[in-house]
Amino acid sequence: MLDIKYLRQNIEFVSEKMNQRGQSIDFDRFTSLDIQRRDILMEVETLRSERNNVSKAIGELKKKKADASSLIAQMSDVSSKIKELDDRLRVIEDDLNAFVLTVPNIQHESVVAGRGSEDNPVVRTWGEIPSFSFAPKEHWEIGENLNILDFARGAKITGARFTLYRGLGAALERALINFMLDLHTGEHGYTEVLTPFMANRESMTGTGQLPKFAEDLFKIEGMEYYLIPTAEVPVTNIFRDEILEEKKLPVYYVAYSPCFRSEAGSYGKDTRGLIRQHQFNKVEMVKFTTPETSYDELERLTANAEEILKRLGIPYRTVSLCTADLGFSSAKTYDVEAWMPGQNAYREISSCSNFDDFQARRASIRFRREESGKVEFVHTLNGSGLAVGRTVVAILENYQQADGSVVIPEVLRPYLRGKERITF
RNA sequence: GGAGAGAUGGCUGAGUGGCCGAAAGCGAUCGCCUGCUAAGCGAUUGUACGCCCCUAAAAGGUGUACCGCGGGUUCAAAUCCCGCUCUCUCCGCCA
Repeated sequence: MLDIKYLRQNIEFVSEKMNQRGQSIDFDRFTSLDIQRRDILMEVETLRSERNNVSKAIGELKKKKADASSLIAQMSDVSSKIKELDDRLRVIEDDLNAFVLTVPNIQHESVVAGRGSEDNPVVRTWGEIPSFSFAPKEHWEIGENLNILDFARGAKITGARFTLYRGLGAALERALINFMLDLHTGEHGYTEVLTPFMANRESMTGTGQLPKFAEDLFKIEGMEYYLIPTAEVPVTNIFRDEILEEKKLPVYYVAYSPCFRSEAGSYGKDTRGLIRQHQFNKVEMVKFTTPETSYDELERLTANAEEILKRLGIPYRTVSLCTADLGFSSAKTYDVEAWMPGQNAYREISSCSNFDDFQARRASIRFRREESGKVEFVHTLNGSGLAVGRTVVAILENYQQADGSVVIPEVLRPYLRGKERITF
C-alpha cells in the first residue's frame, strides 16, 4: 500500500511509474474520494467538537440541578447529523481503502522498463553448464525410473499437480530442507521460525495476497483462513501491528513451510513434473530492516540464496526483474534461475524482493528511531532459500548419469546417512 | 464441544455514565544531587487522522478518534446492552 499523503502530492510521478508497469489506474477517482473524505471529516469533527463542549455543559447544569432540556434537544439533532455524516464517511473510506489496496508498489529506480521476461537483465551467471555424453533426461523421467517420484499416485490421492515422493526421493527433499535451514541459521545469521501453515484475512492482506489475488489461494471452507502460498505471509506478519526498537533491526528469519497455490490461470504451463505444483516445500528468508539499509540487505539476501546453489554445485544465473515481470508488492526483485539440463533452460528457483515499506504500511509494522523517538515503517524483504521441489529437479537433472542413476551432491550426503548415489 | 472468568498505555494495575487519553506503581529518557555504583529529588514519557502555520518537511498550535473488535442505547460510553474474536480455569474429546 502506498502512503495516501504521498499519493496525493505525487500523483503524476506515481501515474508514470504505474504506466511503466503496464498498470492503468484511475487516479481521478482517488482524488475525488480523497477530497470528499477530508470535507466530510472536517464537518463531522467540528460537530463532534461542539457536541463534546455542550455535553460537558449539560453535565454541569445537571450537577446544579438546573434545566438542560433545550440543550439536550439541540444536541439530539447534532448527534443524528453526526451519525449521518459518519455513515457517508465510512462508505467513502471503504472505497478509498479498497482503491489504495489495489495499487501496486512503485518500482525502484534501478528497475528497467520492459515488456516481458525476455527483457530481464542478467546480473550474473555462476558455474559451468554440464555437458553430457548422452541426451539428458527430464527430471520426471529420471524420478519415475528410479521409483522416487510417483506422479500417477499423487494424482490418485489428490489430483493433478500433487506428487508422491518415495524412498531416497522423500529423503532428498527432507535433506535439502535441513541443509538449507542449517546453512542460513549457521552461517548467514538467520533465526529459524516454524509458523502456522494457515493464515487469516488480515495477514493475507498485510503481505499483499488479498484482496487482489484471492483466486490464487486455497481457502478453508466456512472460515476466514487460507492455506499459505509462501512462508512470507506468516513470517512477515509476525510483527503486524507492532512497533519495534531500532536497535533490534535488522531481524533475519528463515522458515520452512509447505506452500499451497491454486495456480489459477496457469493451465497448460509446466503440466509435467515438479516445477508447478499445488503443494510444494520451500525455505523462505525474511528480513525486517531500516529504510536506509534495505537495498544492501537485498543484495546479501540474494547472495544467501545463491550460496545454496554454489554449495550444491548447480549452475545458475541471476536476473533483475523488469517492470513487466515485477510482482504486485515488490519494489525490486532478483530471480535466481538454476540450470536445468533436461529442459535445456534456466528455471526460477528463488525470487528475492525488497518491498520497501509497501507491506509494512499494509501490515502496520513500524520501528522507533533511537535518536529522535520517531516512528517509521520498516522495510520488509524476502526470498526463497530455496524452492525445495525445484532444487530436487535441478539435482536430478544436473547429476544424472548415463546408467540412469543420480549422484548425490557431497554437501547433502551427511543428511542422507552417507549415501552417494540414487540407484535402482 | 459444555460451564465459568477475563481483555485498559512499554509493563503491572485502578477506574460501573459527565470531573477520564485515563489514577498509582514499574520501566525508559532528560536534568539535579552524589568519589564510582546504588539510592534520592524534579521533569518528560502512546498512536492515527484532519486543520492552521510554513516554499516543503520538521517543529509548533489546534481539533477528532482510539481502553480486544464490530454494532446499539444516550445530550454524553473505558463504564450500560447485543454480537464476535482471543486468553485463562474446569469438564469432555483427541495426536
